[in-house]
Amino acid sequence: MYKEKEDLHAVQKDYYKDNRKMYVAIDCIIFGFDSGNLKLLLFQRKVAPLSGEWSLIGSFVNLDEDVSAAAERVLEETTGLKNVFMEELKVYGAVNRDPGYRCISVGQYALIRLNEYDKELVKEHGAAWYDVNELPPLVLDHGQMVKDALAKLKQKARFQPLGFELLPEKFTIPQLQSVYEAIFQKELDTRNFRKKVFSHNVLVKLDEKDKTSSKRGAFLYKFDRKRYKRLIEQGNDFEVL
Amino acid sequence: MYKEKEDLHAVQKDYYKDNRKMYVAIDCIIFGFDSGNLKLLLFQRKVAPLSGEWSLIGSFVNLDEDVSAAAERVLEETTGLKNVFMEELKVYGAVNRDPGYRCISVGQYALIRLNEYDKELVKEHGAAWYDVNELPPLVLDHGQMVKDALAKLKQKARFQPLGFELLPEKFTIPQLQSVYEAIFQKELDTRNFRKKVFSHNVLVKLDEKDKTSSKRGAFLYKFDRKRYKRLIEQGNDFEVL
DNA sequence: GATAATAAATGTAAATTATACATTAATTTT
DNA sequence: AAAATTAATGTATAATTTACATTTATTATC
Repeated sequence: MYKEKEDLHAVQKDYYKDNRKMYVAIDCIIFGFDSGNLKLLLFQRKVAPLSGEWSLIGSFVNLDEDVSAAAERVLEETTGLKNVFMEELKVYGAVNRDPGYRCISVGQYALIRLNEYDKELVKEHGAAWYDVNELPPLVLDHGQMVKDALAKLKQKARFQPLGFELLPEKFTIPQLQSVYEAIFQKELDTRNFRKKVFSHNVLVKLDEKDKTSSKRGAFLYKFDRKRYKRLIEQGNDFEVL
Repeated sequence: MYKEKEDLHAVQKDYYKDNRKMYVAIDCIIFGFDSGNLKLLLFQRKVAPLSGEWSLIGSFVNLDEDVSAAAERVLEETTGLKNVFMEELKVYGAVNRDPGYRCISVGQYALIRLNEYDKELVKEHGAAWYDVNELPPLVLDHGQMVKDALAKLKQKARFQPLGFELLPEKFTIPQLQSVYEAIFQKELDTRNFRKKVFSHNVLVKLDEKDKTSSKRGAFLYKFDRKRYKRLIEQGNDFEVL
């Protein structure tokens, strides 16, 4: 267990003496993508006040745990997933954001592939996927967190290849377009979209088709992270719009 | 003084019982601009360990204080400035980032006008302006904070009008170009730069010249926040590059 | 008071990128 | 064999970006 190193600070004990410690939590804004829509994984709050209400999943940060590690822990506990895209959104630090103890929370948004997460675990947690356009009211400032996360996603996706994080490793171009249409809330032109994504030279065409959504079938592609790395090293962005 | 509301949580005391409270601090990355260079305001650390070393200015967040309010407080205490551009950078939450107590810090970067701050106050605090390209070693993870802040500034300045925050209310176009050259670390073409900034229609030309840097003198301009607001409401960005 | 010196201000042509838009291709079902 | 369905593709026009050199206003100097 983590132990404070009192000695180091012995000299200026007074500086620290008044108790300004507080709880630090993380809350996960977990996005998925399915049949044309962005989805959000919601949980039923287990502790009073507001027990039973819909909420993001979160946790206190332990004293012997990095803030980012706490977020990764929670994500794994609830979805079974490690090493997925997760990034800090922002700090929610208002004094009265939690009606109980003083507690700040670091919002962390994650993008996951709906074909990869552990459905048993999610069921055990009594969690459910909601369309981001049809969310129930959320506890505390969680509604604001979701709003902020959606805005950030929209922003970031313009220049970073976030769309791929929401699709299976193998995906079709129509699927990719659909993800971006959901993120940007805007219809995109097929021909211009294809031109643009291909122009970056980071997609690898496979010798395989997905026939789940058409008779003709659409070719599957993979995102090539090495080529993407080269792209940004040359000072370019991955633009979609 | 802030008082925990124990009653509300009485039922699940056990959930909170193990002490996971920690210190929450903010650290200010305060940028200025002078004679072609970005400057950073640095302080000499007052508490052990590392007392006397160069450091960002920071503070613990009080229990009855919003996180953002703590940052505003510190900025005002050290520079006398209120209502200047300040934004969250990110959370520094590694377990061992501070060799003393467990303490996470929220980096907050500010852009200030060097003609406006309170020089007496800064002197009292034993602070000094350093060129961002000639920084001394900084304590803890403060060097990383500065690096991150510079990267974020570079990113954000591409689409948000941050350059103006570093100049006096009245400025010349050559000064503005110089700010952006410092932010982007790149020389810009005079004619193309002017074309671009004027194209957004957010600069008001004054009937006044600044003759401090040329015989001919350069016209002064003001940034028109109302027109900028209109610009973004129409879904446009303020692009400079 | 003419000349030199200095930084400010301006325009244009070529290249690149973005936009708008309609048809053909592959496959399965009937 | 025909119909139905989604995937895939190209081109012309408009808009934007880039590269680049000269003139202008003013002060200092001779």
